[in-house]
Formats: sequence, C-alpha cells, structure tokens
Amino acid sequence: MGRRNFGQYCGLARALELVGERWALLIVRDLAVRPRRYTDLLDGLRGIPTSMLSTRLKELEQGGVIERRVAPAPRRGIVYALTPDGRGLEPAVLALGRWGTSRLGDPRQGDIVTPESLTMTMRAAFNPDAARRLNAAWEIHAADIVVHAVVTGGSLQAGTGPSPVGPDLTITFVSDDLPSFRALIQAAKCGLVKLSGRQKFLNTFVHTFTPRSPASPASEPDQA
Amino acid sequence: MGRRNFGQYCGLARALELVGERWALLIVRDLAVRPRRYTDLLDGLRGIPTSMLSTRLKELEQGGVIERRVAPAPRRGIVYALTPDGRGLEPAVLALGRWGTSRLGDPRQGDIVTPESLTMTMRAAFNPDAARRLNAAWEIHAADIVVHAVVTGGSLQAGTGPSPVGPDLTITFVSDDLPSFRALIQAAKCGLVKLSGRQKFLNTFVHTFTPRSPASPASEPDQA
DNA sequence: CCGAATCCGCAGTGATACTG
DNA sequence: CAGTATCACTGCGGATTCGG
Repeated sequence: MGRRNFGQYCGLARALELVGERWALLIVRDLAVRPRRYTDLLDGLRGIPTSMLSTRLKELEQGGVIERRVAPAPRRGIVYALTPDGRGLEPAVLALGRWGTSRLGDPRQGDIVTPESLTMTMRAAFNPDAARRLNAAWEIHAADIVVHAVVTGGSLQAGTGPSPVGPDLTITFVSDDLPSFRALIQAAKCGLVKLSGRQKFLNTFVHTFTPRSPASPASEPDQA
Repeated sequence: MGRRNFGQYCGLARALELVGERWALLIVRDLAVRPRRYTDLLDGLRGIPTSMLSTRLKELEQGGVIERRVAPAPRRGIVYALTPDGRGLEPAVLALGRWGTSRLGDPRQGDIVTPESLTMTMRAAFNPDAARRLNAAWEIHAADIVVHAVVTGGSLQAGTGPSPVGPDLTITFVSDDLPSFRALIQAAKCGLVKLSGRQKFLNTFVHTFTPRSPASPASEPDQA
C-alpha cells in the first residue's frame, strides 16, 4: 500500500486518494466555476505555495480530474479545466460546502471571500423547489466582486462577472463587512442593499437561495 | 493563518479544515454506520497508526463532529459516535463515495472491503425513485461480512449484521472475489448468488441499488 | 484486552527565491 | 505567465510501550 493509498476497495477511499490532499478540492471548486490559468488559481487560493499548486495540478491531471488546455487567441498560455469526470465532483463539493457553511460562524481575522467561493456558495444554497417555474437574472456587486445568477426554467447558472443576460435586478452590497453570501442575505433581508432594477426580485432572490433544510433524502443512520 | 487554516470565509474551506485531514472522513464513514470503539475503528481502517487515530478522534471531538460516550452495560468502555452535526455530513460522504465508486476500477492487490464500507456503498447506491411504495428487507452474506438493507415506505435503513426484521430475501455471495458491492451486483445479475427466501426480490434489489445516473439536480458549470 | 502515549524516520507542506 | 529549486518544518506511518 503506497503512502496515499488507503488499501480499501471503497468509493469514498478512492475519492479521497484522488482529491483528498490538501488544497485539491479548493482547486476543483475554483475550476468548477470556469477554467482558469495558473496565476488565476494562485490569486484565488491565498497562501498556497507555487510548488504545491503545480504538484496538485499534475496529480489532478494524472487522476483524470482536470486537463490542461492551450488558451485561445487573445491571451494565450495554458488554462486548467475540469474534465467531464471532474465536473462530476460538483455535487460532492456542494454537499461538503453546505455542511461547512452551516458551521462557519463569524469571519475570522484575515478571512477573504473570492468570486469563486461566492459563486459556489450560491450554487450550494440554491433551492430548486423555490425556483420552479421561475425565470430571473440577478447581478451581485460586493466590494470589488461581481457575480451573477440566472435561473431559467428552474435550473441555475451561476458564475463570476456580469450577467450574460440583462439582469432583472442588480444588488449592491454596501456594508464594509466581508462580502460573504451570508452577510449579503442578511443585508438583503434588512434592506441594507442598493437595488437597481425590478425591486420585487429581491425577495425572490432571498427565497431562491435559502436551501431546503434537511439537505438530502438519504437514509438515516441507526444511531443508538 | 494557522497551518490547517485556509483563510477563506467559505463553507468548503471550513469543511476541509474540520474533516479534510487524512483518515478523518473514513472515520466519519465508519461512525455513520453505528457508534464504534477505538479498537473497532482500528480494525476497520487498515494501516492507520494508533497515534493518528487518537489524534483524529480528539480533533473531530473538538470540532463537534463526534462525541465520546461511555458504553452501556455488557462491554463497558468508550464508544465514539457522530454528533447531530456530524450526522449532517452523511450526504457529503455519500456524494463523494458515489463519485469515487464511478472511478474505482478493479480491486488492487491487497484491497479490502469492510462491513462499514459495504454499508455506506449501499446507502450511496440507493435509488429512492426505484424504491417508492416499496417495502422489503434483504440480508447480504459475503465472505465473513453480513449486512442488511430494509426499505420501508421508500426510505432506507442499511446497517451491518443481520436484518432487524425477517428478511424477504437472503443473498449469499459465493465467489472467491473481493466481496465488493459492485461484484455482488454483477453476481446477482448473472444469478451467481445463493438465495434464500422470496426469489423475486433479487431483481428488486438490483434495481433499488442502481443509482439514478446524473447524481444531482445541481447547476451546470458554464464551462467554455 | 481496551485505549491510548511515545519515539523515530521520512514524506508532504509552506515560504521564499529564482528561471524559461 | 508559468512554473522549478531549495530548504526548514511538521504531519504521518510504523513500531513499541504503558496504564486501566
């Protein structure tokens, strides 16, 4: 049994061998938003050593989770993207993120929020039941971060940057606090946000991104 | 920023700080099946150093994921169990397990299967849609492992040991191969299993534990 | 037997500097 | 922009030992 091998024929053990190393799932998180370059990833993963990033990228490529691509015309170079298999990790990443979000507490000194973490937090918070038969587009501005969420026929497209379609409502987070999704929802509930567009979409936003509580229809453990 | 701190105000980052260390999620997997003692955990986690297990148990307790309990009468001592917060990890563990299962390939030399990994694999493979309006109980025997699955009103109770209710069907895996869930399903499809009980429940078993394919209703990434 | 603590050697990690 | 190189440090794996 090699060092990073658990020696068990088990899906969880295999998953942890492939993406269980430090930083790996945060790289997957950022790439789940969109393909990114090496230096983009460095920016979004505060404190990761450059050597570690390049090691992880090689391991993830080897493991079939990501792939290197040659970037198209305007700014050439290399971009990293999830493979189809890698995209299959998104449900697991969102599930872990939901659990962690419930245990977040208050921001710690020095904590940051990135456009990618904010986008994935929105995807994790998305409530498909509340979004049935809904068509809406929001654009969120918080500090220097811009993200968007577009709901079409009950399914969500969330990403960084301005909305690809004209947003129904633009929400600007005006507090000096960390521009976390939690703080944004709080501010929205209290009306402490600047709005531009169809204001009734504010309430829809809050409900669309309040996750249904039990999080899963999975079986209950027979805990004594 | 401490060593195991990612410095991001993000649910995924927080989750990885709490359960991202080596072995931690495998401990959670085993405790999700039922509370276990220190030595039970050692048995189920092949190759974990004793010092590491005790360190992880302390960290997980500190993080509010597990708790120590004094075991009841017959065999006293200490048992470890998931807290309610810890039980909230199950959807994430199952999602990661599903992804890993899809990338398992063939068993490697020396791989083992434990009752706990088999139980969690069954929970991960469970298809609620196929189990609507179903009531059934199976007992699985494979090598020296016994596990059970009881479906009542569309929801699953899966655990180790004999079925708590009289099983409709007992399935015995007779091959010399590793008694993995995958091999069991294969064998069941080919009729290479010994049956005892109502044989028509074999087909029901296969369909109930074939997961629906896309695995999640979550949003698609806007991959270029 | 259960439930660890201790010790050692090495591999993975973090910080900084440097290169094509 | 996209990484390597170096080096100190800490976490991990393996074995042994120790107290209830």
